[in-house]
Amino acid sequence: MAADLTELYHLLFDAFGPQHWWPGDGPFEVMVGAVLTQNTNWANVHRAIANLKEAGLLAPEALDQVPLAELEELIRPAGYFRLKARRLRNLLRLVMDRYGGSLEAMFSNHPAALREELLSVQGIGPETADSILLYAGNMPVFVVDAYTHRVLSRHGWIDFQADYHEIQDLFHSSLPEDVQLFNEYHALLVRLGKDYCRKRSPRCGDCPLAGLLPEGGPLEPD
DNA sequence: TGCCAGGCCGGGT
DNA sequence: ACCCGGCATGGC
Repeated sequence: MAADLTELYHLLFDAFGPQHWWPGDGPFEVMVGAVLTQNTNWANVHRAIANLKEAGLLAPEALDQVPLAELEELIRPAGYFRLKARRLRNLLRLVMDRYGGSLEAMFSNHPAALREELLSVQGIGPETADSILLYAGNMPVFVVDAYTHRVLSRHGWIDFQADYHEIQDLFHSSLPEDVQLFNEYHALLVRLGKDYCRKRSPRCGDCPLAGLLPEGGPLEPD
């Protein structure tokens, strides 16, 4: 690891400015969005959320009462809609049964304990759990995603084999425990990834991080 | 037009 | 312990 993650943050912020992720939609909408956006473009997720909002379903008690088939149709634009309908139901089971539908109660729990509970829900993995903790619960948990891995590994700052927790630990040990910083940092990495660090066709030429690339360009896995 | 998007699970080695 | 296919829609 040769890069300074604090310096990287300032580079990204100077290049892109604030990303305004999940500003004021409310924690429940953020939680729903975190599930719906799994491997899915946000524009599609936005349509699904608009459908739910129009139907008055963006509250735990309301969404919990919707028949599964109806829920599936409402979130269809987000893709994987049968899968995600079940995942939302699974998440609602935790919110309703353990916390009586109160997100305030839920986010009064300790981050590490709540994280374990979220991970025990079928369909909630590390990134979705951490997105909920950070963006809905305002807890200082860094969110790692495919872009984070791709950007860091192509620059030689981590191994290609580095797993989720290794990468998360790196951020946690290198940065102050600051919710706003974690919020903006993850969003900036996604922005960088979308614009310059795509899976197949990276555009390293115009990338704000071009000066940090290894000699010979971006690294690739064995 | 194929490729890609803010993953996760389950089954097979 | 990895590796891989399945899941689905919409934009460029």
